[in-house]
Amino acid sequence: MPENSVSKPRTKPPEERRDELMAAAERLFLEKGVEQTTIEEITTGAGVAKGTFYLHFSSKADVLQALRARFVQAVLDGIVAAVGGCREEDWRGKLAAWSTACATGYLDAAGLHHFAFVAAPPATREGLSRNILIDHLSELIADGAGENAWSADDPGFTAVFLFNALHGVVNQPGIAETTSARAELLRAIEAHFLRVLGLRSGID
Amino acid sequence: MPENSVSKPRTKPPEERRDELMAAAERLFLEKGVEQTTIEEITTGAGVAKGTFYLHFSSKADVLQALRARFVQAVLDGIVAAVGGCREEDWRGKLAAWSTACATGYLDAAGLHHFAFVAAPPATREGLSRNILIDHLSELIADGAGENAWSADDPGFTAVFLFNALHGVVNQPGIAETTSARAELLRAIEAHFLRVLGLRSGID
Amino acid sequence: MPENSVSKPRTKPPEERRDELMAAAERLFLEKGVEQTTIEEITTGAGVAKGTFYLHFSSKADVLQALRARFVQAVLDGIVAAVGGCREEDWRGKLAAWSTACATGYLDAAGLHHFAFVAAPPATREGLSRNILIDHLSELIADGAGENAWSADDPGFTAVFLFNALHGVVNQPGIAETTSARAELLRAIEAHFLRVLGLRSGID
Amino acid sequence: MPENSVSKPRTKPPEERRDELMAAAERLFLEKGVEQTTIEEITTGAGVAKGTFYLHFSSKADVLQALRARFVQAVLDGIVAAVGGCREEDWRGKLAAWSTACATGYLDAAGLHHFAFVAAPPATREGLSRNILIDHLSELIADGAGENAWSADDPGFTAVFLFNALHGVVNQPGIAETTSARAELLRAIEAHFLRVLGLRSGID
DNA sequence: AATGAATGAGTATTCATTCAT
DNA sequence: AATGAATGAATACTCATTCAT
Repeated sequence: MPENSVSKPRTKPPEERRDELMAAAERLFLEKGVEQTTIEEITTGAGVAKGTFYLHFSSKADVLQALRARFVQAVLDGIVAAVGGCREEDWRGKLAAWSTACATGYLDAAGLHHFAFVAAPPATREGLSRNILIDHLSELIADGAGENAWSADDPGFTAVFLFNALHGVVNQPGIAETTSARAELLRAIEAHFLRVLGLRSGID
Repeated sequence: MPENSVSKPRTKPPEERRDELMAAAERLFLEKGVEQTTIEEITTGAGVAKGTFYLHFSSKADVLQALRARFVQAVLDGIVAAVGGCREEDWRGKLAAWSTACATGYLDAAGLHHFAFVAAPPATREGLSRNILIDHLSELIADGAGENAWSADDPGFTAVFLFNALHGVVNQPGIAETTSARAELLRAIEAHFLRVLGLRSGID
Repeated sequence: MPENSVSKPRTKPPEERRDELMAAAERLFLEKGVEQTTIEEITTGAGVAKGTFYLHFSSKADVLQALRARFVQAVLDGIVAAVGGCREEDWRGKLAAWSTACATGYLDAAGLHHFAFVAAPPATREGLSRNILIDHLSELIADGAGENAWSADDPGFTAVFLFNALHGVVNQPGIAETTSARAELLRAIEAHFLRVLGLRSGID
Repeated sequence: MPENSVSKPRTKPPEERRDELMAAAERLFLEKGVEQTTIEEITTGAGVAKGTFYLHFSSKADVLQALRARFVQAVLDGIVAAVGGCREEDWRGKLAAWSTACATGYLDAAGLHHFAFVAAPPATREGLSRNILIDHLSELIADGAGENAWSADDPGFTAVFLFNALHGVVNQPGIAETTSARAELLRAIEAHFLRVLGLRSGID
């Protein structure tokens, strides 16, 4: 009974199904956040039944990590290519290439990086780019620039840049567990802050 | 029969109860994450009944935001005091004071800042301080330092610093919506990267 | 220390407090339904503290039943007065007066009857088949039958029949919003009452 | 080893599950009231897990309305069949058939009508003044009036009047418990219906 | 009489995961 | 490989009622 022998087969190569599920998950995670997305929405989005999800992933965290790995690898590939295009001895060029390629990879992912590394608490989506600490720092930078203590084209940008940098280094697990490690950390932060503003660090 | 003349009154001033609830919530959020903490655990931790929670907060998000506000304000107070201790014209000192006071505030809070701005997905706790992109950048910085292209006391630190800085500026909502804004963003990131390594940016 | 000797006394005569609570409850029950109204809303509406409610009523069902009793009594009073105004032998007039007075009482209560009889399941399961209004009507029908004013095999049945009919037509949302619609409604009810007792309506 | 070739499949056709859930809900609503019945009790009663309820209904109000719709439709079907059995010009017979069929439908439902119309506040506020049974009765009255079988100034009003009257008398606890009481009740309802339309009841 | 902080039992609803087909 | 009905643990939130002051 070859009634529908050419009907589209319900079964697809695993690779393809997996990709479709990841695509659906990525879109939903971006749209409404990881926490707010249900497995059922992912399978509906991918056009398969609920149970099919578990044929390819073991949990929501599993897709998330697959997405993460894919994203990071893609950015890294871009960086490697860009940096590789520089002359061997052009270190400044390499550094510039690194920053640009990394930022480009992020921007192209349009928000994917947000949940790639961090969870997205809607209420705090702006927490690291807009808060009273950043405002305060921004003002300080602008004031100093006004007094020619340093130059700063865009104090707001530099403030976000520095605040996140600080937040990141301070947030490393296990950092500053001893008094001396802490002192060293603070010294390093300070030196980097000064450098960003074009000042030599005190020790040099 | 003054058996219990100082017997603990079941009812306390609202202020005090609220603080106890916040303290219990903070401890639990730190210990097991915001998501993993139950309202009931908070009230049990504060030694009150479940319903009492709702006499002071409307939801878990509500306590979280109260905690956040308190933390940020405390850090800001420390910064203001530190910066205020500098001579009016000592801009370098002010900047150094800012970085140190802010970092100190964070470190003293012992992890509180983590959920203050970001949600804490256990699996990704290290996402922003340890990943292949940071490793790659760290290596690049170390290599360049080895070739005297720049100096870097601690390439790993600088890599985390720069990676988070980049992540932060790139993650600003609405940034880089136009082509020119994007170009400008990339240029600014590059310039800041170069400065951190002690290089003049190309334009200067 | 007569600091505020003329300040309004917190305590009022029980009667008055009770009335205020009933008034608040009635308003809220009408506005948002019995089920949807909380004790706290009632006390807030009456301008007293939560605990005060329990000084006057034992539960929400208790106020409801007090409201019910008051409403039914008021309607009955109106009926008795109206019927009493008829000549002793004017049975048709008495029946017409009964229907009009009862309907008027209902309409004036503007929806109160809805929850007075309907919206309280267990306690009122018998509300529409056994109450003092039905008893009164039943008696009137029996008396009239005894005087051969009309025939009624089962006055109790007919009373329940008529009472429910009246309740139903009067309870139609939006009915009797204008004066003329109201007059027309009363006329129609009266005519139907007379017909049920086998009397020609006045107009015919 | 055909030990259980007819083993009960855990999964059943949706239709069947839905019916089982409705049956359990109906029984419980009747036994202890809508308000007092828990979703969990319904699922336990239907022999399924709690979550299964939400596969078929969105809330308790949802089952209630499904029950209501089913009940009303069943009564209407009975009425249509009964009325359809009358000769075209036998208006008195049609009206009598209507009252008897409707009352019978109600009595057979043994209390279901109570919560079908009464015990469900918001959505059913109009239940007793606007439903398909009333519409059907209204049409019958209008048609009969058009044929001069009786006079009716406002068929819609009379329909609401009669429907509520019938609903009330039928809803009396303990009524029609014996076959003869039931016959007597039906006879009385019919007689009152005829009287309202100005017809002499058959017996007289 | 009045207060209002505290209580905690009671329940609806969600959703990841399983498994028989 | 795929399905989707069924599961049931997990939890936030409400609100009537109490009681120490």
